[in-house]
Amino acid sequence: MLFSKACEYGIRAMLYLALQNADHPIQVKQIARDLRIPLPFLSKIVHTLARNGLIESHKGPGGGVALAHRPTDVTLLQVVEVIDGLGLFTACALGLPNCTDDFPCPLHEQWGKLRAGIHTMLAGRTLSEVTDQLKKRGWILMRD
Amino acid sequence: MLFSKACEYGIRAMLYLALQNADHPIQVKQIARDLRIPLPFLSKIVHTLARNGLIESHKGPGGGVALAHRPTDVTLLQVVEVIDGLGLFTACALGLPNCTDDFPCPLHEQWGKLRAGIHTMLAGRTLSEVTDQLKKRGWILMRD
DNA sequence: CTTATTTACGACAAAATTGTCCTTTTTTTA
DNA sequence: TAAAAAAAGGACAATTTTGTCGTAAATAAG
Repeated sequence: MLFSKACEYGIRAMLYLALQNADHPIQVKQIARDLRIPLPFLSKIVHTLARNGLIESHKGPGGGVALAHRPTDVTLLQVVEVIDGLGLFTACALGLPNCTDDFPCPLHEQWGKLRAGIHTMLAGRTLSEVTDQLKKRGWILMRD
Repeated sequence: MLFSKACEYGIRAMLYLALQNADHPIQVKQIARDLRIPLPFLSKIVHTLARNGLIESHKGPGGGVALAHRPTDVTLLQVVEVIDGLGLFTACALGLPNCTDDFPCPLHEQWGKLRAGIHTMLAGRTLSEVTDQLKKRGWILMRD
């Protein structure tokens, strides 16, 4: 699996919020229900995103969560970085800790290129670019 | 992480055997020692590779394991397939079970291309191609 | 100010992965 | 035939990831 479950859920929740384009907070409960994600698990993930400045949360009646920035200003990479970290883009494909450009493992060069492609895909796509594309074509965020 | 630990270990063990180019079986104990992999864990992985026809094992004194085919005939993809399966190349990046070409998730198209790149990297490299490259340049299989 | 609502947060449970230990089976060699 | 060597395989422990539950804290509304 490319991303952890937590990361998959986090990306989907961020895209959900970007699609809502609401001027009021959305309840985590609603996101969890619509995306079929276990509420307590999603709560933790959302909290992580909030601690790292990608989400604003508001307690109390009428509260909920909202994107902390405009969807045009947030890339998928930022979401991945907060939840899974950047290990995917720095670690050796074979798990060799001393694999470097000068002393490369068997897959170093090829994997480096592909890894860069993934990085570009994530860093070059803002939430709004993704949701624009979603609205034009058939789209899925929810399962089943 | 791109591959599971078991898969990383499996690839390294296969490359180790290809590098040895021995006409007699190599003990799993020796591989585990040289590659700094826990012996019982590697034993299981090697056993899986044996059950799937990538490795031949011989019990008893003078026994051990050996590649079941010439290194020119085995690709990295075959090793990955046996241990991690092909989920990486079929599963949706966001874990959506109903994501298809006709009804794609937000990352479907881009991830499809990158995924194909990874597939090509693994399917197009035989063990001998990798070890040839290893011998020409500085190489690592062992950690620390 | 009280109450209801909603996130924050910590403790805990289940499952998967990774790692360890020990016994059994097979096979070679003495 | 006996003994030793080596993989096979099962039981178990540790760790990480994923998922669950309950309580505390904050805030809006009446």
